Amino acid sequence: MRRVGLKFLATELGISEGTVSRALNDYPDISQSTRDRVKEVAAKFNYKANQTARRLATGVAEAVAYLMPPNTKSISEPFVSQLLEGIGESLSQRGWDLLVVQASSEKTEADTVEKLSTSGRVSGVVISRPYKNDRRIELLKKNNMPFIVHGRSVDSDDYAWFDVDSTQAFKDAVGHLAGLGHQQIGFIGAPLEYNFAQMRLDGYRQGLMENGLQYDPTLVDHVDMTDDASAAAASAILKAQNPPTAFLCATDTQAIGVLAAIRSAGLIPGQDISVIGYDGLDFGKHTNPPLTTLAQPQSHSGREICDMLLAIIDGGNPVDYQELRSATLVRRMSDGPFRPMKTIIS
Amino acid sequence: MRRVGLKFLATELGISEGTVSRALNDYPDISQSTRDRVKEVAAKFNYKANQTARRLATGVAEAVAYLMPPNTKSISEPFVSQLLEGIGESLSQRGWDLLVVQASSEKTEADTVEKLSTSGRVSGVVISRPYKNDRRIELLKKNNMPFIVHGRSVDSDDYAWFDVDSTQAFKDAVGHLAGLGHQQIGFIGAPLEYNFAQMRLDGYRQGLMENGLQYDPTLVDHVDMTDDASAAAASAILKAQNPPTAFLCATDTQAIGVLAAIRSAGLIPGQDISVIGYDGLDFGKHTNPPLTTLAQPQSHSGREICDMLLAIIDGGNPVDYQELRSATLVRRMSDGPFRPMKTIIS
DNA sequence: GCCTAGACCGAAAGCGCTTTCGGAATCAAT
DNA sequence: ATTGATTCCGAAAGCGCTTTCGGTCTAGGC
Repeated sequence: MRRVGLKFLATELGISEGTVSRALNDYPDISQSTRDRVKEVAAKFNYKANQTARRLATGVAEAVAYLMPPNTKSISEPFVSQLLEGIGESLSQRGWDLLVVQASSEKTEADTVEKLSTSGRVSGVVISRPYKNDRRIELLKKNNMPFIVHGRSVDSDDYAWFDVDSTQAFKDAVGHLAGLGHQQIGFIGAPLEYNFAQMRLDGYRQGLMENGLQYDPTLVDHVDMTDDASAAAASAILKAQNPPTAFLCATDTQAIGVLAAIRSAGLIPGQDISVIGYDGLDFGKHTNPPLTTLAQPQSHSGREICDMLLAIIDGGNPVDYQELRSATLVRRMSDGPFRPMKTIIS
Repeated sequence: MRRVGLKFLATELGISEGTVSRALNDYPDISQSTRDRVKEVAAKFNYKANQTARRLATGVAEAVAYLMPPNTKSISEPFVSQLLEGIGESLSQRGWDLLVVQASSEKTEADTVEKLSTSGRVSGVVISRPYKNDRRIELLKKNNMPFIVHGRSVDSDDYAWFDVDSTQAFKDAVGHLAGLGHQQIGFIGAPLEYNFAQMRLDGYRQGLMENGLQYDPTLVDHVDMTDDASAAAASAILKAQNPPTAFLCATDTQAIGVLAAIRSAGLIPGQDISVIGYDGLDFGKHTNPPLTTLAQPQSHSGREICDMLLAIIDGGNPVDYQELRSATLVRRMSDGPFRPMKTIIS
């Protein structure tokens, strides 16, 4: 069975390839009748234009790339598939492709971006979890490849992004905890090269200040976004002479680790020590105890992000596409009113 | 700044385009000296062949598609990003692309596959979570598009797949539970149109038989792979006149729901009632109590799967690429010896 | 010194589509 | 009936690369 291409349809219909192509693409200079005829025959033979050829001819890649964050070791990566799903949804309406690309290591991340933007295989890029000063962003701008970042870097004035105001969220969370009577609030942050880590730390400190609390560096640590790393950090902090009665964590995954650390210190999280995470991960419902968290509205963010990117590809000004959402505190069972430590009793 | 293409390099070097191309692609009929010269200049100008053009010319797509499973609502989807990561890793060694495609609904899944295999944009496909009789597989075969399935359908003789022997795993798990003294073992399965659901059910029933236990349909249910659905199912089963003292679940996500159901029935999972899940999800460590599970060796399966697919694309016989791995029981805290039900005491 | 092999490279034909350009046919208007 | 404007379509030139084919040139072998 022969490949059905433009040529096939053309001979089948007894007209020229060019006409078939224009008919299919709804050019105005094709009569309604032949247009119909062409489309009918095309449908009959289940014709699908060879995308590669079309791309070469038109020069538009009809594809968007998602740059996978490099360290996907952690538990918290449901967000990747969520995002992908949303992006794919948005893309499929146009019939565009979604490419998932990975940098083998953090070193080669910039390289990957460079290649991506010069090889012409995509017409746009979405990256997530930017660093404070992110070379990827610089490269994308330099090569003027349309892109959108999920999150923000320090200098976020001149590109498109979609982010959640985690600074505000953490400020509020501190307020919440302070309202519960907590004075010693610990903080488990993420590595500070990530801008989101900085922003959450900032929120934490601002919250402290607003509530007349002192920033105590012995109560905070910055570690990888894994349960184990944060458990270790929390254990250490718990051994301080004046340990915290509550923890704020940069991610839910970390918060879960902290929960474990508290339990293994013989204390009861949610009662002896409060902990609040960030992300709103679903499985926080099932931790012990269920995790109170700052939930980002990430349900359909993939779609929105991609729609924004598409708008930019269509000629929109990136600066017009900057969305800041806000997180909401979802209280489960891991936070509670301050109560004096058991150890003080003995 | 002009695009650096073959033409540019050719004029730059004073030789023909064809020669440049062949030099770059290590054709044997190019002298070492010009080959070097060409490569040097290419590197200097940071030349990257336009992939689209190359694909058109060679006819090979240099890309592989991953077909996203349609209902990614559930918690258990870290496996998607894990898989993707592995696949991407394997692909990037060849410089190939990873396409992620989604069917908007289950109805259009076959359509999507059809288009994918005729549009020529990919040279291979990986699909996961096959149905018992999976139309996607039929279509892929019909269009002889190389593919590999993560899992197996009923008729798995003539294609490539990578699966874990969950039948065996569930048989063993029943044995484990029986050894612990449990006689009434409930089962929360997944929708039976999925072949893995059937296989796990089979394992469960075989295990029952091997241990001289009766299959009791009032103790089993098949529900969606979400925590809520399985919690509801477990609650119902718990109300039976002769409720189970242990549950086996087709997925960890379901097991977590069962944990919740047990607790909300006022019982203690792991003590009053055992529950064992399947998947080996990391966050099972943090449930209440930590979830005992049948862990699949999914760490690098993405890589292996993709390597297998690549081998097939290179001309390998699909039948030679069928891998069956085995799961291992990782005991955490949600299983324990049989103990008479509290309710019996009263 | 002539002939045959290689070795090496240029020319050119695609890959399957899009898109411009101009020509033929149709139509309305003078 | 002639002209001018439209409508509709065919021809052909790419898009940027690969790959075949054949030709030139040099190095051996006699």
